[in-house]
Amino acid sequence: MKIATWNINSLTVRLPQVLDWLAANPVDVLCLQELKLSDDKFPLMELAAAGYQSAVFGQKTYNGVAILSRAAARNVVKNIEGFSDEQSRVIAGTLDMPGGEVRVVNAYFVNGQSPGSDKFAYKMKWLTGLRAWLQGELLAHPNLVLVGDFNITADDRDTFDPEGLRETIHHTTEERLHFQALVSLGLTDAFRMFEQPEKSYSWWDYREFAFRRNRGMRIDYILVSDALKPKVVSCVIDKLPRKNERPSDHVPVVVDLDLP
DNA sequence: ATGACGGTGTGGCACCGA
Repeated sequence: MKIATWNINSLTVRLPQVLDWLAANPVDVLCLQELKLSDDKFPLMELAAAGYQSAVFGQKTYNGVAILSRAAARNVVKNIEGFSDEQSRVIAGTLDMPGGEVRVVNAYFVNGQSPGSDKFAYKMKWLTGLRAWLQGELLAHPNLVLVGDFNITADDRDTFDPEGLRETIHHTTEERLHFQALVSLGLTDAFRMFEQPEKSYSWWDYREFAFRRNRGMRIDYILVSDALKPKVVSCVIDKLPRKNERPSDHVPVVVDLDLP
């Protein structure tokens, strides 16, 4: 069973690239972030024609998340239960596989702008809310994956300039402690379960030829629960779509689980 | 460097992202 996550930075612009990518990478589940469109503008039909059902939590202009899957997700939850949020950042659903059910939580974490800002304070509250909710989700669903754009570099390996960017947004101790707190719930960064190339990133700025110079960050993650950890076969970042015309600034991350 | 690039909105630029 393959599950992918991809921040596509406007599904309106990137739908053809999503369809192309799915044709070349027929994953079971694709979690999207930053749809930047409302539910009524979501291309349900085009994706259904490609063989995917969609659970959608859209928002005009900003945010918006969706879970695409071969068979429709059930028990769909939008946003963090117990945390009031104006923004569409989380969608969760259960997928039934022959080998058992998997709870997929797809999240577009708050950016946070800069430490000390109101947006950073919102990020911290949001992270606390997410963790509290996930604690219960993990009890209810032992087979759980938390995927998405975390907007945090987990450690110094995950950024092109760990010294120069120390304690700046995505690199603060506070954010990294929140990442570790998620791990402490019983979640594992699937990418780091395997030997990986040095300087592996999932996002590169559009400016200053950042992709060509590999000045990026790994901020898109797939975290697996303890029950799923022994089933992880591989986890890779697919950099190819960053070479597309009009690419997203993020690329897909894919996990392969040994679940029939 | 209060920049760069790219997406969205009801725009002629501002705001946001990371």
